[in-house]
Amino acid sequence: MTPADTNRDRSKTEQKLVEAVGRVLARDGFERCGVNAVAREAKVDKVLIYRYFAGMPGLLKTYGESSNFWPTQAEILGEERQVLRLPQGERLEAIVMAILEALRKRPQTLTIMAWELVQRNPLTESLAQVRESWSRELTQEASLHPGASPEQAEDAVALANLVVAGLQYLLLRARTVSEYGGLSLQDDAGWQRIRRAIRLLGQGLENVMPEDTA
Amino acid sequence: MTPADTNRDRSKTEQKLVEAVGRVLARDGFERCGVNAVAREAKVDKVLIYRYFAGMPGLLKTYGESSNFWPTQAEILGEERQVLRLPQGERLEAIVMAILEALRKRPQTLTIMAWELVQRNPLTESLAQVRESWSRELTQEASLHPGASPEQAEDAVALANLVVAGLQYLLLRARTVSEYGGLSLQDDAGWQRIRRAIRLLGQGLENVMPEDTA
DNA sequence: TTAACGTGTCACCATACAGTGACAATACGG
DNA sequence: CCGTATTGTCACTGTATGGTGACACGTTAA
Repeated sequence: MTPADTNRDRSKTEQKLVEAVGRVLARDGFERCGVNAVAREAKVDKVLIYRYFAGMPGLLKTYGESSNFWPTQAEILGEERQVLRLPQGERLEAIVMAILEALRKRPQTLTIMAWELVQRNPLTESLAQVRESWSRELTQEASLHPGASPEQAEDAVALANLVVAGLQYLLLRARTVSEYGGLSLQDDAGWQRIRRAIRLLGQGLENVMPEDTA
Repeated sequence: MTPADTNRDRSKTEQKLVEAVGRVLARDGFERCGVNAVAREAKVDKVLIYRYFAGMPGLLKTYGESSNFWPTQAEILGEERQVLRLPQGERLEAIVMAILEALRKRPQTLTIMAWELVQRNPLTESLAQVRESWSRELTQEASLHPGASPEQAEDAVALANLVVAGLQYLLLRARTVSEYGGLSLQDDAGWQRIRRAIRLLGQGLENVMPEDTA
């Protein structure tokens, strides 16, 4: 009657390990997410990481594929893509704000994005690829091509991406620091200000690049 | 005649250590920047880190204070603050671009900024404080208050900060990844596109918030 | 000359880590 | 029933780390 009762279940063990990765990652960060720590967290022997996942990189990879790190198109554009029918400025604002909210809901994604900036590994690598294709699709869907010149359209896309990049940066900073450039990152008031800034951007774009139907 | 010839020089040893921190940081990143590694790099016994700096945190702190991590106001605004005399849109563009260039010149600052997003420590802490006061000063100097309402002025400042945040994020990403949202981060063409995006922003702001003198 | 101090060297401890080999316990197929 | 493969446990190596105590060398002042 040893404590090996119902333990003999490989898939269950694998799942335990994958979930443990998530917890360790969220609690202690990427740095402390090694074979020993994960095995401890999962209450499982570390050798099984080597057997079932061929080591930590493999485990990280399957973890990355298992969870829903990145928002879907539906989450950003709405189930029926209502957002796309908005006029250009409001559309930009809505999309950017949706991205912001989607990311705020995913602390683990943020953790990994932060680590992406510091070191490469299988997980950050694959996540980067996913995001690239994701953003390409989204840009196409959102189709910020007004009646203006194609160069201006390109610039507008670049500007939108730049702002999204800024949002991501602020989200990352918010995890450890309370303000940035006078913007408060902890309370809702700060994020409201950011929202207004984005609205201002939308208005500015409307003026410089009037929509063809307008 | 032991190899203790001219080695007995505390200040020189301290300097060696501080410089070694910079090299290790740039080459191996923050993660590998421990007592052993730095001592090895400096060809100095690690115990001296404890004696002279009371441990690694102290050494990191003095390193942070020693180097010119952050650009000066002059570097951004020009020696005679010519930039301030530009019309609002161009002013914004010029300042943001100057910040971009100043940061591109400081790879070590970028490394540390990346680590700031991942973990706190004395170095990142003090650097964050420096940057906050720096950005406050700069915002005041640049004085983006047009004839529009004070709320809009606030929003404009927030938007500018958001864009700067985006630039910083792209700079950090450029170190490990070649593109972001379709923006190429390696060649100059990509950065040109970003520049045009910023110009577009400046134009947009001009329209929404006309200057009082205009 | 001698005693105290600053500087640097060395050996050592405890700890944590990644990774591996040997073995016990259980399940499964013949 | 027995043999084999799977699952899990355990003990171990080697290496790296942060940190400390003891000592050797050189300088300086009494």
